[in-house]
Amino acid sequence: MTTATQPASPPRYKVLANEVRETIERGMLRDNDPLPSERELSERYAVSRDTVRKAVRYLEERGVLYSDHGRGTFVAPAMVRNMSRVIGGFSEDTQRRGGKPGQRILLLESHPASMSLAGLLHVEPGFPLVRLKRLRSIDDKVVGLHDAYYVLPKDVPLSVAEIEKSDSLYRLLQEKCDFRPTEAVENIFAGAAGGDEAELLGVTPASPLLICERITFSERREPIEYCVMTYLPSYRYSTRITRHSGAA
Amino acid sequence: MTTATQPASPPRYKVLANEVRETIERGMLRDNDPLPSERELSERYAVSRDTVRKAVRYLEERGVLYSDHGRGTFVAPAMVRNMSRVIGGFSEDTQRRGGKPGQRILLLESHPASMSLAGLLHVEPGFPLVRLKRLRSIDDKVVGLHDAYYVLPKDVPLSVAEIEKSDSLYRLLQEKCDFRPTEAVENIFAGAAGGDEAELLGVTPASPLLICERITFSERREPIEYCVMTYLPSYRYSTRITRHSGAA
DNA sequence: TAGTGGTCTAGACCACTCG
DNA sequence: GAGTGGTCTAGACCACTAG
Repeated sequence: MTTATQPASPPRYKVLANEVRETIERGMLRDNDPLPSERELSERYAVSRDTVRKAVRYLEERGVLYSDHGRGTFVAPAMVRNMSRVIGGFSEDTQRRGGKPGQRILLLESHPASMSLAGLLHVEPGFPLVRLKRLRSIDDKVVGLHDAYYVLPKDVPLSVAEIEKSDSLYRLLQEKCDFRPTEAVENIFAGAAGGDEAELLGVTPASPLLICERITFSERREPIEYCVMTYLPSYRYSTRITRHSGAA
Repeated sequence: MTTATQPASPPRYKVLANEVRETIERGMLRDNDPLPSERELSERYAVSRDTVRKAVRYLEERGVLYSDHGRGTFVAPAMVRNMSRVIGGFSEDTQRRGGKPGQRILLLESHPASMSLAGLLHVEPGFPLVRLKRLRSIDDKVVGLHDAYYVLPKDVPLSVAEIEKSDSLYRLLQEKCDFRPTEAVENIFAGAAGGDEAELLGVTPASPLLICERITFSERREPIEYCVMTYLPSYRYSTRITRHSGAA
């Protein structure tokens, strides 16, 4: 038993940011309303202007605020504000949209890495990946099929029961090993349902599907997951993109 | 004739950021290599540590670098680094991926806003939107269909010839009026080709398509474009997503 | 011209990682 | 414990916008 670190209080700029965010969510501030100036906020909250700026930046990154040089800082319109752009995992994502996520596990096995998977995931060919195939549903209606391969330490026992019980696979893996998805790249395209998929998803073969391939990286940018997600047309993938002004 | 402002030199942190980026692109620094420490960089470039930090942040947002608290700052792996996540417009985007973008204009007309378009674009029903329908190609192969509605000032004359000549519609509109797309939200899903689409795209009816709906916002977060983009399965939509640590 | 955000500095201390 | 990034401050000046 040594130091037993405390939860560590969040930095001031995050506290400030959350107060501002709550002010907006409470409806005190509407779309495109101006915030008080940075100097005024820094007085009101008794922090330096730089800390105010950090809070504003933090919320700008999340699409909650935007600022214009000589004009001021404003509340982003709700349509932009509510679009996150975060790795949520299917469960978190669905909940955030107000749906009830569901799953049926079709397969959980150890899968020796093929050449191509080995290349993608930076492991030796033959490395025992964990493969997990699941049918995903929203409000008890099947919407997609996930076929995922994980790079996990060898001594992590995973059982179907455990996964079924858990709210979120990501949360479960984070507890069991140090699995912390931090960044991911995705490739999205259309495809036609094959025989197997069609049957699992309850559609006729050759019907249109949204296919999303994802490689997920850990905090240290090691690839830790490769996943192919296949969705029915009823599934909506939402995202927000930004013009990063100039390369200049 | 008054002041005639100079181009204004970019801030130091951007200069520094670009030097770092070039160092990486030149291959001097490889995936996951550590950068010199912030303190060292600040000495080497004779700027304050805060300016170094701004440069690092700038590149982190763009997926070029990542930093870990007590460890250091590192070069993001190429797979992440090269994934932009920027509003490019089809032309810029295709060029960036090494393809030759092409277009065939199918329709250019004034289109009175319907109720739903009026709602989306914050104009009065009946407002004369500019509608532009184009077939898009990469390396002379048709890959998709864009159907877009623009909110433009009334006195902006647009001709088919002009658009065809221009590299990029966004660039053209920026010159003619003050059209500056800054942020956008997208909705992506699968669909089946209707008769018209199928014929235009050269596929059989009911074959699978990727459908992407987009609303684009100006710098002041006014909606300025609604666009439905329809792509063949050969088209890849790539993106990068991030785990914005905690809400905390 | 007054007020806003944007850049930059110099220095302090905290929190984390790793040998 | 030495070194790294993370937070915070107080103050200065620049660039831009708008009445």
